[in-house]
Amino acid sequence: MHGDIAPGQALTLRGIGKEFGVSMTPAREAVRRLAAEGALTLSSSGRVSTPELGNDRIEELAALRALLEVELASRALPRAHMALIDRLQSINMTVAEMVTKRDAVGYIRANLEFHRTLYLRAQAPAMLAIAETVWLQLGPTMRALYGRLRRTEPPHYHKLIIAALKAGDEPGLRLAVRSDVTQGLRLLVS
Amino acid sequence: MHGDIAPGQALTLRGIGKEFGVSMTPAREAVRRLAAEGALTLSSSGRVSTPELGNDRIEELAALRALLEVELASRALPRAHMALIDRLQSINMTVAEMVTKRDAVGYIRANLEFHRTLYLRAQAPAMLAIAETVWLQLGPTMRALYGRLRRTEPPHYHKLIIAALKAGDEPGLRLAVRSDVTQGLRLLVS
DNA sequence: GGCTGATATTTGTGATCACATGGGCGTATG
DNA sequence: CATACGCCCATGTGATCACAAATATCAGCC
Repeated sequence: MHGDIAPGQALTLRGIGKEFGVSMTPAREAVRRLAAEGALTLSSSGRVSTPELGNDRIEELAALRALLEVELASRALPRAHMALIDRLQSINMTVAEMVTKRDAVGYIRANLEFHRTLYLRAQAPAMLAIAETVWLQLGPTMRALYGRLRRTEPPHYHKLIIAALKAGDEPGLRLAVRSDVTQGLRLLVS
Repeated sequence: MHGDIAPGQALTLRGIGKEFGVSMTPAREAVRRLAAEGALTLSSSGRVSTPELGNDRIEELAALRALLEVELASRALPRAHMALIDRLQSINMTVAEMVTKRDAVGYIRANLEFHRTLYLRAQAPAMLAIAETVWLQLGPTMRALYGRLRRTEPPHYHKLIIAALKAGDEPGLRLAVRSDVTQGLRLLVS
């Protein structure tokens, strides 16, 4: 999810097991679960690797993010009090810090934490879980993107999200979230 | 997904293995995968059972169905030709037949086939996969619903969906799909 | 030197086993 | 008669093994 592993990276059950000090059996179960969520690809012969996404798949996953996260943000809006907004601003400073440090994995992690913190207020666990599986599928690819483009400014739309939350502006919030989610992935489509 | 198993039904790895003539290992992998998709619940001690959904969870999953399936239908609309509409009408006759036969599992199966046939035209495999995991989570509960209410008429909104497809009426299609998806599950909320 | 073939190693699959834990059920007691 | 206690069996977990298939490696040949 955080882009620690590059797209197309091959993994082996024995290797995973050794890495975590367990036998093949727990490694297999973990791999099967992640494969079920689309986070890993199983070849026809059962080999395991992180997915390499084509443009059409990236666009589809971006559309899914927009669909789900706009709804989650909208549901979180009525419950968003000052304490939440403060936390979001704090996380956003971490995001900015990661940008200046050129830390791709740290950036993705902080960025997703920003979104998750907001969506947790939506009281919609199934919807949040599905959004997280989408993040999981995009993880390796997002790393490849943020590793390429060398940005220096923190995400602009996060400020718009916070502003819309403060103002209780639902249409503005929907637009800001949709823009934030779409923006990064639009650049990825080659 | 088709409601063959009642909500809260307990399952055992050895029992599943025996049922399909395999050992515990493949049964475990299947269970873990289904649990990852939310189709099965693992208790804290690892016991396996089908989920018993509360009202809030049912409403959330219904909202997810509406969100996803309206989008899928909208994407399928431009690609929906006469051959597809004919197939949908044919499947709809099967749905009506299952209603008169009071066959709950057959009804759910035919109903989902109706929706899947339409959404396949959307060329959005990730979105369809997620919609199917939602169906999976609702399977046992839907069976409990359709087993309770004794309906005699086939679903009205299916005809509206087909009519909107024929007319190329996108707003009408979105409304019809949303109504069809929401209607059944609204009755379930006690 | 490049390509084709055989061999060897890696890798996933399914089965079986020992073990710990939790649940179910019967009994005894208040 | 209800409740709490304790025992036993059922159940999930993780490890290991044998096997088959796919992949990688290397030698030989054109």
